[in-house]
Amino acid sequence: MQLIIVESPTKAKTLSRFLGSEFEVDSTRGHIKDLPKSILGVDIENDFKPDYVPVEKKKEVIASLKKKAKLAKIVYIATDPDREGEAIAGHVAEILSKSKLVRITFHEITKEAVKEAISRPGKVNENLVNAQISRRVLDRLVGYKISPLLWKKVRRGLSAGRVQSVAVRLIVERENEIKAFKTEEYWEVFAKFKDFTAGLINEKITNKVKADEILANLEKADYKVFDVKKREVKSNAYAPFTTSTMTQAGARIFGWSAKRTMNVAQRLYEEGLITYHRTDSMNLSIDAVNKARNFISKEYGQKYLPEKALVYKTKSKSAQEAHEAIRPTNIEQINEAVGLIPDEKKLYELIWKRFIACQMNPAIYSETTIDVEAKHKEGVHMLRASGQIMIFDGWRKLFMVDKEIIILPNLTIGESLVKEKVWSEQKFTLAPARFNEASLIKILEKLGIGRPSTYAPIISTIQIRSYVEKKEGKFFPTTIGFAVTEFLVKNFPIEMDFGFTAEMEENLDKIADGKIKWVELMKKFWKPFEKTLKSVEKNAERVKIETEKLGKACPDCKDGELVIRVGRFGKFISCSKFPDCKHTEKFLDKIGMKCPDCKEGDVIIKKSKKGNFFGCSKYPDCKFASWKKPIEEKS
DNA sequence: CAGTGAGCGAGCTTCCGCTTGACTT
Repeated sequence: MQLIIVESPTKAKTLSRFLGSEFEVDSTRGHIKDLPKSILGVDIENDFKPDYVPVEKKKEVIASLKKKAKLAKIVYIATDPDREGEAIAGHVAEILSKSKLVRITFHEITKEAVKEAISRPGKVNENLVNAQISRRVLDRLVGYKISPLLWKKVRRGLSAGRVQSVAVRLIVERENEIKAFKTEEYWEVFAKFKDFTAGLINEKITNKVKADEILANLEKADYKVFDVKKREVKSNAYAPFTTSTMTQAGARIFGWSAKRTMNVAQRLYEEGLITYHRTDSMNLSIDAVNKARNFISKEYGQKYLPEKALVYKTKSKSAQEAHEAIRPTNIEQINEAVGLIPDEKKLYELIWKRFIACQMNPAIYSETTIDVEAKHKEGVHMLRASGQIMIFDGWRKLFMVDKEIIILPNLTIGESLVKEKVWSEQKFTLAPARFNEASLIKILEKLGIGRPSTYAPIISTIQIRSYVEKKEGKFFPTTIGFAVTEFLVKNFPIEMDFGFTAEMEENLDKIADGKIKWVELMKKFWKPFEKTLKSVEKNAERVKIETEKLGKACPDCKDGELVIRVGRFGKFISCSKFPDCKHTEKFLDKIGMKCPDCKEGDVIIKKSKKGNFFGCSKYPDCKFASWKKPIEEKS
């Protein structure tokens, strides 16, 4: 018997199905060794030697792998072909310590790819493993050295990290921009002609006086067609899904959280309907693309099929490309996928459409722009109208949009026009939008911060720690979020920089290529970092956390004022005179529903170490609690 | 899945990334 070890149990199942009985396939289910949770686990004095220990929950997996390896003639370690996968391969090699160990990698789960991989056996790539060690040790040092400073200087239980702290910083700085934003008035001016409407261009109008002046001019002006431009505009299909774009689409189209989209995708993956859902790659297997092309020409016709297969390249530099893009494993299964619950069906169809569309021809629009000259005694104003007509739907056949169609008349340059009416509209510039889950993931990916497996967890972490809260889908920083970010940006500008991760990735690549030694990188990072840690520990003042005033007097001492504070369990109301006055009240985050148990209290959102849950405002009299939102009772 | 803040000073908190499982609907 020959043993193949992969990371995912589903992948193992798929492989064993087509490999035949001389192969057994087992999985590590992720990392099997990691730094210990309760101590630093890095010997800084001794060249940053990491103490990788078996992961507590993986004891059984490790035992099973050992047992199977003992029976095997040869063991192929086929963990993912990326940095983390190589580290896992190294850890597997350590626990098995067997002579018949071979490292193989493949990018596609097909019999041919695996056979080919087996035909070119290799060894664990130590440089790549060292790159993982660097990443892991650096994250551990940043996280486990800065967090205790926060306990000391801000409040117990807080956390800092290369990823989460920068994510919070993005939200905090956006909020500051919104606060500082001064809305500006501006005016738009329009003229209506027989078959179309044109808007004033090239002039900035900031007040009504100016707008009225222009209107007066336009009333008396002579109009003629100044220019007509027609051109064809192509609109290319969307690239196939990655984790990032799939969670963004889930949010935009279904209104789902990243967690929900990922949970549904996990089930689709386990049911064998889609390829792996934690990926940053846009690669597609040749076989899958050919099947899509056949389908397109058969189902929609030749004119929808590009001459050659379309290839998509990942823009992100930090992409690891260990997997394919997210696509259906078998495109024939559309609508036939039996037993799918509604969520699964919705996401599956979206993935299916996105994949087929990505191999279809662009949609083509005919775009017309008409410039109109308005001449009057004092001068000239220019107006413009533009219209678009779809002349070929292409991939849009699958993704129709309800676009307002503006059809412009056929006009010739120099032709004079008669205006029917002119008018103006007052507008205001808008502050930048707050982040939602989709836009946060998008910018994190752009900055190279976080990985496909962590986007959804990051969003949970920053909320569980009470750094930010989500209201109507938008992220708002809390007073704690503001205070911690200010403290970190001031004291750890290097680690909090938006480019810190990108720079780290560049160095990790050099380690992987054997160009620099990982211990040297650590030393270079550690020296100034250690100095900063010491200085902050000694010099930084304890941070005062702002409170939100409620504008009501404290009913106990009558002297203080009620304020909202953010504690370990979320918001609560207390007296501004604390600690002199110990008055507290519950902060009720009502969701507008009566408690299903006692029927008296309100259902409120509560916070625990594990995340938000739903409880009753009458607690402790009523003990109602639930992770899921209770269902509205029909009376 | 449940009582917060300060400081007292027991014993504790904390990172990122890879993977599911155990819950519930």
